[in-house]
Amino acid sequence: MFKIVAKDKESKARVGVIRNAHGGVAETPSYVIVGTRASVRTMTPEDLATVGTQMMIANTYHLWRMLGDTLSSFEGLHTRMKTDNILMTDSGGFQVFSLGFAREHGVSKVGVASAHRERPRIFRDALLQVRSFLGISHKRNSVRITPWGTYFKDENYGDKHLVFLSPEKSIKIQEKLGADIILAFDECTSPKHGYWYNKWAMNRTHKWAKQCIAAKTSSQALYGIVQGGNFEDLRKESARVIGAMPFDGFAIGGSFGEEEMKNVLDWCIPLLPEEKPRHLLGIGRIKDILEGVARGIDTFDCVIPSREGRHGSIWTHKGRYDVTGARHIGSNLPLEEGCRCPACARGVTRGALHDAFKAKDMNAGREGTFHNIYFFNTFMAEIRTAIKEGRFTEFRKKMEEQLLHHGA
RNA sequence: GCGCAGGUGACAGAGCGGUCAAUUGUACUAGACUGUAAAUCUAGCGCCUUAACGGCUACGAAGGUUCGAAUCCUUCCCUGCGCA
Repeated sequence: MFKIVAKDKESKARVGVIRNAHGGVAETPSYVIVGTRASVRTMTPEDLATVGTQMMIANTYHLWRMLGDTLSSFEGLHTRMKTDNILMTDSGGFQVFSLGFAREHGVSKVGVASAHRERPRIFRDALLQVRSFLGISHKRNSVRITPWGTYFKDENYGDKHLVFLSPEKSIKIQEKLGADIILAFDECTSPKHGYWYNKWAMNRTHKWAKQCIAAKTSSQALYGIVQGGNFEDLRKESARVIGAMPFDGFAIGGSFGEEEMKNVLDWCIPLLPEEKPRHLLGIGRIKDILEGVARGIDTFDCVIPSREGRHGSIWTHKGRYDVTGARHIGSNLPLEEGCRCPACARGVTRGALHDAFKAKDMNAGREGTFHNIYFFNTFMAEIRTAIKEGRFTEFRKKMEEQLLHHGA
C-alpha cells in the first residue's frame, strides 16, 4: 500500500506512493485536505478533483454524531465524497482535546508556550486528571476522560445526552465509514498540560492503541499515534512503544509550541519504522511542511487551506496575505503571479476577491479555498520533484528565504 | 396654517437629570486562524496624546433652569404623518 520510491541524500525527505483498492493513488509527501463531515467546506467533489487533491481526511466523531442512526446504512466515504482518492478518518481523539481542554485552556494545538519548561507539578496534573475523570473540569470543557474512553456532552448535534467514544467504538465507526486509512483513538493533550498529565495521557493512549489493533477486523490501514507533549523522554517512549506495535503507519499527534515541533519530530521519527508511512497530524503551514518533509514526514493534514481560504487568507510561495485588507482594493494582481488554480485561471484578481469578501458573496470563500488547496497541492508536487531531482535542500532553502524576505 | 410624532456619532437605532464620549447592530480598520464548536473569532472605531481611570469638542440651533442636561423649559430651524 505504501512504497518509498525516492530518498533525499541530504535530509530524511522521501518520495512515496500510496494506493488504495479504488484505484486511487497519492504521491507523498502529500497534503491531506480536511473534510470533517465528508465534505470540504465550499467545495464540491468535482471542485476538489480540479485542484489536484490526492488525499482527504474526514472525522469519526463529527460523522458519527451527524449521521446518527443512519450510520448503519452509510454508503461509505468514497461513495459519499464521490472520489477514488486516498481517504483517511481521524479517530475522534482530537475532539477529546478540541471540545475539552482546548476550550478550557483557550488554546489550539500549536503556538502556545507550553508548560514543558516548568518543573513537573504532579499535584496540579493529578487534579486535572481527577477533574476530567469526574467530568467537572470546566464549564466550557464538555469532555470527560476515563481510562475506558471519553464522554462528550457536546450539544451541537441536537442531543443533550452524554455520548461515549472508546477505542473499540471509534474503530467500529471508522470501519463503517470505510476510509482507506484509519487512526487509532488517542488523547491529544493541551499545550498547557504538564509533564505528569502528559505521561498519564500517553499511557492511556498506548493502552487504547492496543485495543484499537485488537478491535479492527477490516483490511483498512490503521495508523498508531505518537503522543507525549513536548517532553523528550515521553515522546521517545511513545515513539518506541507505538512504533513497535503492528500498525500500518504512524502519525505524530499532540500539541507543541511553534519552535518545539522540530524537536518533537527529531525525537520521534528515528524511532519509527523506516518503511512505513508517517503522518503529521494537523500541521500545514509552508514552513512546518518543509521542516516535516526534511525529517521524513510523508503526509500532512490541516484545515488551513480551507479555513483560511474561506476567511480571506491567501497562500502563496511568498507566504500568505489577507485579501480582506484595504490595501487590495482595486488591485488587478492575480491572487498569486503565475498561479493556475481555478480562481486565478478565471481571472479573479485580488481587488475582485476583496470586493467579493466585503460583499459577503458566498463565492468569495470558495475562490479562496480553490486557490489555497491548489496552492498546497502544487507546493507538495514541487517538493516531490525537488526530492526526486536531488535538490530538496536547495528548494527548501530558497522557499525559506522567500518567506523570511516577505515577513511570513 | 392647525394637530400629532420626531431630530443622537458613517448608517440604523437605544438612552430621557448625574455612574454618557454615550447600549446594540451594521459599515469601516487591523489582527488571528495548524488531526474544523470556525463562510468564524478578537480588537479598535469623536479629536488630541505613545498611551491613559488625562485634556478637548459633542446628542438639530440658540438661549434658559440646575451643583450638574443628550435627557427639563423657551424660541427658532428641519423631517414624517394626518387635517385643512
